[in-house]
Amino acid sequence: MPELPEVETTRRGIEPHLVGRNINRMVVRNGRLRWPIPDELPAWAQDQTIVRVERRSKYLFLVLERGTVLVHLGMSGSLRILLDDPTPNKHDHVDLELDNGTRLRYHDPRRFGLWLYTETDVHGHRLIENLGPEPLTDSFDFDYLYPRTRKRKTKIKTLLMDAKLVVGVGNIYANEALFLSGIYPHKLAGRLTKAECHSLVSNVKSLLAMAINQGGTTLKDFVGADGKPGYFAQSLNVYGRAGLPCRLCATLIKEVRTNNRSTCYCHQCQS
DNA sequence: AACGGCACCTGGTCGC
DNA sequence: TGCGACCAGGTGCCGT
Repeated sequence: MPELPEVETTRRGIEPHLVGRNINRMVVRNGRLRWPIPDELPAWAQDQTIVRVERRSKYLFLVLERGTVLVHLGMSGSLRILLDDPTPNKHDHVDLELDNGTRLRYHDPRRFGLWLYTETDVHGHRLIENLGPEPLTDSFDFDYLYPRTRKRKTKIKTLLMDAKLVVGVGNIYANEALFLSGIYPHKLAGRLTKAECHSLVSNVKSLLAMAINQGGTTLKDFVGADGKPGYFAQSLNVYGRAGLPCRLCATLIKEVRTNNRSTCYCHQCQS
């Protein structure tokens, strides 16, 4: 579910409610996520103060006094701030009870997410250390991208979704960025022109920035920390629009499979 | 090293 | 109405 804009929307939503608060108790109802939640995590987190909330790639870091909790939302996860204690449903797997009576509740039907922790520098964590640059920083630019496409025989869409190249671009935004740049998703990365790489860098940045400003994309079940959906879905040009007319040329949008993921594109606008 | 495929899990939708 | 097949926003890991 959540790509970078949805995770950043979540971060912005929860941060003001968490920073400076003490964790009274961590309740794990079902710890069988992508990896099991460590048995000792609740006791370790208890009575620690939350210093700040960061995002790296699609991971959220709850920075505590003596280490960091890593949270990933997987395909179907969400985090909400609750002002009271409504009865949890069967997919509300984790609660962080804070010292002012509010709580952070983790909901994840498919349980592809994760809650792990480290007592050392989180950027050196094995899941984090080999990630590529953040797309919205200056470290992701033409001079970075272009040489990394040379001699690559993989499809540009596959490369764009590879977190070792650049983080945060999942299936929706890969489809959308390629449309904005007029690039056929199955074009081999090594065949991109310099102009196409310039365009792709530019469009990835503006696309993600706009999506964040709209509170992310809600196709089905994504909600921000306040429980409200994002509004970027109405701005999508190709994803979820197979069979509908292209907004630029009215040609019907096609849908094909790329490494078992759906790929939507305009045959006329993208080559 | 680079690349493609699979698994992990639940729930919604579609066709018969 | 019921049932099975298939699909879904991620990504680490495995085999080639």
